Amino acid sequence: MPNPLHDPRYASFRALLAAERERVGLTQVEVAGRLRKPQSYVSKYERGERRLDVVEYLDVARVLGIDPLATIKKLIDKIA
Amino acid sequence: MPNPLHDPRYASFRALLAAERERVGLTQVEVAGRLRKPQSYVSKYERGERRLDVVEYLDVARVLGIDPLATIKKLIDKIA
DNA sequence: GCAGGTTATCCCATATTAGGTTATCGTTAC
DNA sequence: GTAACGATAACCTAATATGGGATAACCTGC
Repeated sequence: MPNPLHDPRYASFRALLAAERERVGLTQVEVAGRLRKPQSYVSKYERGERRLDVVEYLDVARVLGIDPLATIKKLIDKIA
Repeated sequence: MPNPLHDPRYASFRALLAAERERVGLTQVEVAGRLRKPQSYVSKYERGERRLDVVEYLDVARVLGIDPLATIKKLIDKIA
């Protein structure tokens, strides 16, 4: 049990990333492939076992094909 | 020597955070105080010895009084 | 209930982080 | 030029997090 697994802001962020991935219809394996990382990487950041720094987040947003700014705005609104 | 200390995107991000802090006229000690962290925390993320995850970044932006979205946009533009 | 596809867990060596302490740097005053 | 300070960097090490291949657990449809 690593990080702020419980901090609601992290929970919101994770839920948002997982939801966006599903919304665009990609599997963890596909996202991982685009990121050149193992599937466990995606699983981990979606479940809070690993955190994403800002640059990593931009990479994830890019391979998901989502707007990184709009998505952070969603997060801000959620946790506001 | 930790992280992607050399990846230009991380370098840009660090430079941006340090520049914004100086622009708003705060010292590392002051920022650290607002974050309830030691001064070395601020020094570390500004020099790439430690990374900021997305939630931590939002905290930093908040205590700096800067717009988190606009700042990430600046980063995106810089590294585009 | 089996096959396939998808996601979660394991494992644990390696890497990063925390944070108090101390050193270094820069500037100003005397 | 040097003492005094404020500011930032560097140090140290126990505690924590990460990497990633392998495997287990979950679905869902048939």
